[in-house]
Amino acid sequence: MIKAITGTKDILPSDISKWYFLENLIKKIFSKFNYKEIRTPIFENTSLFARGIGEATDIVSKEMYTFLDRSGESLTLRPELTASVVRALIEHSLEKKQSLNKLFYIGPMFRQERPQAGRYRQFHQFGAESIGSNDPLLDAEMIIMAFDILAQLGLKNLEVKINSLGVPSEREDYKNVLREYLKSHLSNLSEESKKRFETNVLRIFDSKDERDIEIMKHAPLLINYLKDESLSHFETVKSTLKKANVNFSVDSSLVRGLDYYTHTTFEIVSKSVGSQSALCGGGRYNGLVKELGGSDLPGVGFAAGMERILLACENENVLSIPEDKIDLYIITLDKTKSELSYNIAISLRRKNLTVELDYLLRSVKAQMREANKLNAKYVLFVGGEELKNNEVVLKNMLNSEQENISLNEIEKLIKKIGE
RNA sequence: GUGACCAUAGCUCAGUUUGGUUAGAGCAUCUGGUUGUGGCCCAGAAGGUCAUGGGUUCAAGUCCCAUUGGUCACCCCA
Repeated sequence: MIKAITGTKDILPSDISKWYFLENLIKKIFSKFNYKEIRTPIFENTSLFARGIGEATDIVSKEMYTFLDRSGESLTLRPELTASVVRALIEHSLEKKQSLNKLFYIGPMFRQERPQAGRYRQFHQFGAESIGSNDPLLDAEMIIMAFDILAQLGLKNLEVKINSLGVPSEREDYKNVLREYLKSHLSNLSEESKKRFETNVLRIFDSKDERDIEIMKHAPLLINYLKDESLSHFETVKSTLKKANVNFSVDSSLVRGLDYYTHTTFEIVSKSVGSQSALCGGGRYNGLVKELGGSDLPGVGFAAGMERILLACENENVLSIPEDKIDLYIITLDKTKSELSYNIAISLRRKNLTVELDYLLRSVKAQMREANKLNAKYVLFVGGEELKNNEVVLKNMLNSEQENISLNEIEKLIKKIGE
C-alpha cells in the first residue's frame, strides 16, 4: 500500500468543516483590519530563503525540502512565507502603488523535522505582514489580530509573550556583554550552548537545560542595553496592548530563531497542547526588505500554526461546528423511476437546494435510513400510485408530516423546503 | 539527527504476563424484522496474511532478532 509521506496528513471530509470554520474566521478578522490576501507559489529559488531567513538558522541549514529541477536550478518548498511575501512585494513594486502594504496569507508550509504532536512536515500557517511603516502601533496590531483570532475561537489557556531585540547595532553591543558574562561560566554550560556561544549566543536563552537556565537567570538583559528610541518603541507596543485589553508578559528569553527580527518579537503559547506549544509567533523585521534587494522598508508580521490551533481547540473542546444537513433526499419507490428522481434532483439543485438520492438501487428502508443519516430536512417519495396522478409525496423528517404535491407545482415544493 | 514507547477488523480496544482448538467485543457498514417510510430496538451478514521478514519450538497474535510504519519527547519552530 502506498501511504502518505511521513509527517504529512490527509484532511478527510469528516474534518473539513473545522478547517473551513477556522479559515473563515481568519479571513473575517484580517479583513476587519483591512489586510488583503496574497498567494505566492509553493516553491521558490533556494537563495530566497537562504538570504531571507538566514544561512545559519536551523530552518535553512537542516530542515528545508530542497531539490534540483530538470534544468539544474535549486528550488525549495517554502518553509515559511515572510520571505516570499517580501519577494513578491519587491518584484511587483507594491510599495510604489501604496506606501503601506497590509497583507495576509493562508497555506501549506514544509519543513523536514521529526514529526510529533502539533508538528508536521507539511503543515498550514496563516499570517500577516505589514510592510512600509515603523509605527509600533502596527507591531501591536499584529499581536492584537493574532490574539483576537485565538480568543474568538474560544481558546482560554493562552499566554502572550513579548520582547524587544532592538536594532542590530544594539544587539551586537549586547552580545559582547553577554559573551563577557558567559566566559566565566563556559565550562558549566551544556554542550549545545557551548556551540551557541560561538554561533548564536542569544539562543542560549532558549535552552531548556537546567544548568543553562540557572546561569542565564543572572545574565545581563538586552533590554538594559537598548537606547531611547528602541525603548520608546517597545513602550508604545506595551501600552497599546494594555489599552486593547491584551494581557501579556515580557519575556527577555524570547529570542526566536529567525535572523531577520528587529525590535518587537512575540509569541502566543497555549497550555492545552503538547510540548510544541507556540500557536503563533512573529515580530518586526526592519532590515529584511533591503536584504532581499528592495528599498529600505520596515516591516512587521506573524505566522500561526493551524494544526496546533485546531489541536488546542480540540483539547479545550471549544469548537461548536453545526452538523451537516441536506435539504432533501429523494427516495425512488420503483427502481424503474430512478431517472425521474434524478431529473428532479438536478432541477432542484439548480434552484439552490442541497439534494441527494440513492445511486445503489437500495430498498426504501435503506434509502430512509440514508436520508436520516444525512440529516435530510425533507424526503421526497417518487413512484407508485401517486405518480400515476402525476404527484410525489413530500415528507417533513422532523414532524413526519406528509403531503402530496403535483409535479407541475415544483415551485411550491421549493418554497416549502426553503422555509 | 538522538531517545523512549507502540503496531490485532474501517475505528476504539480485549487476547500477549504464564506459547496450546476455528483470534473476540463495542461502534461503524450491509441486509432483514410482510405491499411503500427514518431515528430507538431486535436478528443476521460481511469484514483480519494479528505491520513485514526471519528465528526458537511439536506448536507463535503471544518468546527472540531485524525491517517498516506510528506516537511522544529532545532539538527546533508555527
